[in-house]
Amino acid sequence: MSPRTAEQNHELREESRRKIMKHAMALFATHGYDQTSVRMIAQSAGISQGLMYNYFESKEHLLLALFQRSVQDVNESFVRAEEADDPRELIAQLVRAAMAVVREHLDFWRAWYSVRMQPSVIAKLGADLPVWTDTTRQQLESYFRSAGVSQPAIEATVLFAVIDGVAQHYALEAEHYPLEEVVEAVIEKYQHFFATQ
Amino acid sequence: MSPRTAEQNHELREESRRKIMKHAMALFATHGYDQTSVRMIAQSAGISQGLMYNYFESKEHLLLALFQRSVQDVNESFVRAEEADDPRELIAQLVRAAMAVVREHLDFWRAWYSVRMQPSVIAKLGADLPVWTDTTRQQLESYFRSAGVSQPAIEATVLFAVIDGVAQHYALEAEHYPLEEVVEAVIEKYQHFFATQ
Amino acid sequence: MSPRTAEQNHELREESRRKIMKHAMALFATHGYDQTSVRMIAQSAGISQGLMYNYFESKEHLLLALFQRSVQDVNESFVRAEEADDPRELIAQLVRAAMAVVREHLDFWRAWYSVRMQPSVIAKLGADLPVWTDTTRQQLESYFRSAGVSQPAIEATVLFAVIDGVAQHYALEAEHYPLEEVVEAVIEKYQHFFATQ
Amino acid sequence: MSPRTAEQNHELREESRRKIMKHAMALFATHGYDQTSVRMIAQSAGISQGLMYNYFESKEHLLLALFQRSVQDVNESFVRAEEADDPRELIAQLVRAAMAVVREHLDFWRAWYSVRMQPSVIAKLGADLPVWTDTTRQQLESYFRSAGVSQPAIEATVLFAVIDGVAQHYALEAEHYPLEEVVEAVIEKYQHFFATQ
DNA sequence: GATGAATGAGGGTTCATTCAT
DNA sequence: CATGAATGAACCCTCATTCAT
Repeated sequence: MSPRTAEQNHELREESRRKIMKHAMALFATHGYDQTSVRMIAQSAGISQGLMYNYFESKEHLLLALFQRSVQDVNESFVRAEEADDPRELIAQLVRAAMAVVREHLDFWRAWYSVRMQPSVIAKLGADLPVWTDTTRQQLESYFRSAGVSQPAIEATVLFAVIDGVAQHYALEAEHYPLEEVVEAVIEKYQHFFATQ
Repeated sequence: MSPRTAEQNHELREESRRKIMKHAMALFATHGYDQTSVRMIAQSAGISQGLMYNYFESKEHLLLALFQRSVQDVNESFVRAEEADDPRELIAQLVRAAMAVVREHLDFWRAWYSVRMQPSVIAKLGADLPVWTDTTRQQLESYFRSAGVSQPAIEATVLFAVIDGVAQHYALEAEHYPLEEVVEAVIEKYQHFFATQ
Repeated sequence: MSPRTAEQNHELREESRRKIMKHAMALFATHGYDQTSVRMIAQSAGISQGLMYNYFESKEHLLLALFQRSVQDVNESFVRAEEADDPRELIAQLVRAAMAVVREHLDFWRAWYSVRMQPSVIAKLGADLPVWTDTTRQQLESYFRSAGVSQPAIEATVLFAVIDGVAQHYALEAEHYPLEEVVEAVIEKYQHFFATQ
Repeated sequence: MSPRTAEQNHELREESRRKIMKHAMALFATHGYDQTSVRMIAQSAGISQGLMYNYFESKEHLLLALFQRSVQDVNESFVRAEEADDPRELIAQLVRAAMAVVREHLDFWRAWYSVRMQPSVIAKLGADLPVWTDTTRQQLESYFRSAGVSQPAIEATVLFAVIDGVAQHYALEAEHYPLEEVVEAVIEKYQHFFATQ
């Protein structure tokens, strides 16, 4: 009756999806979204060009799927840090968690940074993505507010910029970047800050 | 027909070059490098497509010219800050100078950030560009070293990341970004840092 | 598993064939042959794409099967008119029969008209189809000849054109077309013609 | 100053436009719109694929341009017939004029008939085209009304169907079709009709 | 008998670039 | 110095068709 069992088909599909997403992410990370053609993705993944369109409506939808999954992963990773009482400790954990996330999803961040400045691409990714950064910033703000810092919104913006700056520089030259030391130096700076607050 | 002097010709050429570069920069900043076509540039500048190739070898060389000129401008703007004796004052001036530069050359930074994560593009821009950021970082490092900071290289990397992070977030949403307050908050953090050093 | 008889199997096949043909005809009639994809047909018929190839060698063979069956139907419908002695009555019956056929097989005629002007498609349908119209015309010719009309071949060609013209205009806007009145007006014109012959 | 004179450019453009339209019309007439690829047109016209898009926004706009020009030509040809006082003479002239038009613009009519049953194509051609046939029919109606015929709308519809039917059959097999005789037979039928009216 | 994942050729279209004038 | 007509490679995507199961 059935040619393949539903399970077999599901596995087949999942494997292909994964393969496409994996190679696409790597290529987007390496060459940027625009400079990566569907041909390149198919070739890298060892499939035909047409197959991509069995799984994703378009190249842009593929990018969106990639981002949605990664944003989810990233958010989940982030949540684990929110458990310190001391603000100094909280900041330290946040920064370390953020950097661990970047380390873990390096390709995502590279792809993300390569696309972030392209409004025409971002616009088509739907309303979810842009909101994402705001959410992160607001979360940081709530931490600073709980810690009694005087300008929580500004402080959140600063910390977000620091994390993002370090992350992007690390994404640009991961092999040579002294991430550990940079992270600790950042954290130390916040220790001083809270000490004199 | 009209016997123009060599100088007049040169000036005319420079004027045309500048016009093309100006419009190209604006378009790259707004749409990103890949999403900006040569046709768009020519149309915006009010010239024919072919003429662009009279002044620039290719679209990429145009981008390179844009960046070279801007990097020069940026470096010049930077130099003005190096005149304080007190390290705290120096940092403050540096950060403020950096942000003034970003404000002044907003289009350049947007274009730069849109292209920075695309190695395939960067590679063709020649060896000059990549070096640029290193130079900046080294300059910062020398400041920290003069100030007797213990890890000057790391501190330079951190400060660079901070400035770059703020700059990029500002480039992304210039109208809404509280640049003033962020800058002052960053500076204040360094005051604490030096105070306890 | 279930030991179906050969006859049951045959019936099942025929049923599936009919289902596919029915939905294909409707889609061809609505969108035209080229603009109807195999996917659309499969989806409309509620089957998999692959299954179509179990019943028809190709999309073109499906079209051919459609036409062959319809031509047969149409011819059968036509035959019923050939029973009047008076030429005037015969013409009237012929025209009415033709229009009844068009009404009854509207989708076929729409599909047919959408494809008739595409020699590249027609060519692949085999030699049967083109002959069909000739047959019809010859039959008309024999009627006129029996009626003693002076130029039976030309008259057959004219009547065929009239019928085909009306049929196509009706196919194009069935809801608004005054088919009844048009048919009667055509018939009346032939009454005059025979009256003065 | 100017590389080519404006006139030279204009001529160059006109020649290319004409060349493209000519070959496109021939191919659309021969293979139908869908079965004619832009590649085929370019190859037939001896130009690059890209050039077509210098003159027409899309393949569909090319078709539209073709039709607009032809409809204009056809309408102009039609007007010349409207000068007889006797209704019988008028009909005769109309039919003959219509057939002359078809003869003269055979490729247009073939292309037109190949596309007429495809709503998806027609829809994109804008609102002008569908109106066209209505206009023709209304004009015929006004003739019949002036002639005092009892059902002018119906008679117009009939005559339109006759003309269209003959035209299409002629378009299908121009070489073998006895157009002259058919036209005269049609006209004669209308002579009888008016004689007994 | 039936599925649907997979293919690959070809579709329409864009775009950086060239070159005759 | 300047034009813009012309090119051709590459782009994203669709589709009829195949085949392992």
